[in-house]
Amino acid sequence: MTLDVEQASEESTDTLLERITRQVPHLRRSEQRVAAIVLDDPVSAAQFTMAGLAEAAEVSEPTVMRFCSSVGCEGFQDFKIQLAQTLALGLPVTHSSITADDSPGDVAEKIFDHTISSLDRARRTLAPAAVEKAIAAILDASDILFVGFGASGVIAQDAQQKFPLFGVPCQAPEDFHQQFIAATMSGPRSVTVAISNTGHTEQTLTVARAAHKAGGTVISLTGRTSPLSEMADVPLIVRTFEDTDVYTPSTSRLAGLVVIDILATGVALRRSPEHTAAVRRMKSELAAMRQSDDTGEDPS
Amino acid sequence: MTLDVEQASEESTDTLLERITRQVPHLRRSEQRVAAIVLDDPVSAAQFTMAGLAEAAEVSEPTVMRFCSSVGCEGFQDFKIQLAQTLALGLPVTHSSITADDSPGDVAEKIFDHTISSLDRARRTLAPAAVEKAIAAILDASDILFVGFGASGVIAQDAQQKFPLFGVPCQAPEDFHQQFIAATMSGPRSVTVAISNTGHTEQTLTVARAAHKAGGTVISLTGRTSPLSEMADVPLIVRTFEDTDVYTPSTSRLAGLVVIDILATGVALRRSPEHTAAVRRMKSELAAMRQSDDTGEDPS
DNA sequence: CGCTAAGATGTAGCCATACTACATGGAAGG
DNA sequence: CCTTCCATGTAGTATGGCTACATCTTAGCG
Repeated sequence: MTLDVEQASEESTDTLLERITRQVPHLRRSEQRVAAIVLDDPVSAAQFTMAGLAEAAEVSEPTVMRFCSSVGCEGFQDFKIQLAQTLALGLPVTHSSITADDSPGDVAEKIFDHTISSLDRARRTLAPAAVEKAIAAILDASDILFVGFGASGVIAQDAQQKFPLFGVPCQAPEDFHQQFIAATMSGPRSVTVAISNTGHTEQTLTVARAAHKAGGTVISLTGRTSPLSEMADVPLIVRTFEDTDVYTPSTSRLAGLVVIDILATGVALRRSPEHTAAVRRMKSELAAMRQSDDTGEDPS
Repeated sequence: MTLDVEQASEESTDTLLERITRQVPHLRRSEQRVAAIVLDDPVSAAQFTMAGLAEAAEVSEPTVMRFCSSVGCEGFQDFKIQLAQTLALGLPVTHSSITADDSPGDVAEKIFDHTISSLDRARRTLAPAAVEKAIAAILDASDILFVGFGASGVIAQDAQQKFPLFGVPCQAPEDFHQQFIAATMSGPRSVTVAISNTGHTEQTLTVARAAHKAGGTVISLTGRTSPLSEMADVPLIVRTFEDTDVYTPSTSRLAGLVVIDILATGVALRRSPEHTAAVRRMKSELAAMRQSDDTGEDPS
């Protein structure tokens, strides 16, 4: 019992279904039957009443009750709410994979589900302390360099477009040599944001090391602990669900973009009121320009 | 009563809090008191029992009950579950805005919340029929052109990187003139995917019109009904929460990327088994290459 | 191989809480 | 001023979540 509570607090970063899956081997046999029913079809399990679930699993109600405690819930009501919340995010492909006979609608639904639950995981795993350090570093920066290749390059481009919020010159050259040159020319107050989901990309590492050697600060944005995050002054690690099969879309891009949003917003909030006012003015004039001319596009 | 049901089915695309907000004027006075309590602090409202909520709103229990029916719930239990589900997605900034005295952790939390609930909205509003038509069009394509400016340009770049899944040549030139040239050279089986959140961007419209005139098929990806979606052969409309203030991050980019994921996956699923096998081989060899060399980057 | 003890599971009963039928109070309209 | 209808509260009911206790299984040890 105390163990359950302990685990619940320790592993609150996980979603209910993950917790159940992990607990299954430690459960008693009849409780496993309950777990099987729930994991098999979580959506209809959420509709069940306690008696219904007990009947479906061919066990007694107190067993269902004990099952709830074992997976870290306060009781059946709490269990039902937590399950509903997990389902609201959609099931990650771990639980429902994409197959060839899915209709386009199904595919859309599943990809949205997977993306959302992946972002939920990212939300749970991103360390606030690291975010705070990153924002502090950028606030003190004279200029920012964003680097990344492939999908991570797209994130870098997006970050560069947010330079009005960052408030200092930002560059995100696509060419490796250009990146290297820019990194080498880092000053003591230059910040380099090195992006790579794997954290193993040789070129990105090279650029990050060059920036570091030149005396700049390196913020890394990776999907896990890796060489890049190890060498960075401020490592940002944001976990998503890995691509398990061919059709799993990569959600690390999305999570990366959200982190960039967070940094940009966090920095803008801490800048001077004049800067904030300028950003506000820019936004409203941009909107006005769009209304009249229809020539602008949405850089936000 | 029948009205409630009708509305519930009609407006099931909305989240519970939105529904409550919209219903407020049509509610009786004491029901409005309940609504006020719920909207004021939805998080702690979700903890309430029926009696507790009745006491907090200084009304009787049946009034709470009637309130639940009025906002399209089956009863109080259903209400509680729907509320919990809405909260699981996080509150969009409509309900909790970002202020200067938020800690970096708060900012991160709020931006994640806003992004996730925005994607949830996108999930609810994207028409499956349109997705199906878009996939069909791409399956029949000889080549694809992605166009967009600013944030939408980033989406175009990302889409271009997914060409292995699409299975036909894809281009996404950043330069307006290049885009125009490419569009003008569209053949009867060329597909142009024109991306603009506002759907008013003059350049994007110009390119889309050129592609259309040349005999190609135009798929639009916009945030609302607009000139671009009107002229497109296949309009994809994906709604998100608008940027209400300076610090609201734009979530249309994210939703756009997810739609691209959906198209790419939907198309890949319908391609020949040989094509699927080739993609699978590419993915595994890419992974192997990363493991050994550490030179690759994550294009997925 | 049997006995014992601990753990797993079911039974029975209680209490809370969601829900419903009905009554009362108040407001609007004639 | 009376009447009617609508809003709101009161009282009662039953379902469903939860708990104390009994029974059965199983494993460990003599």
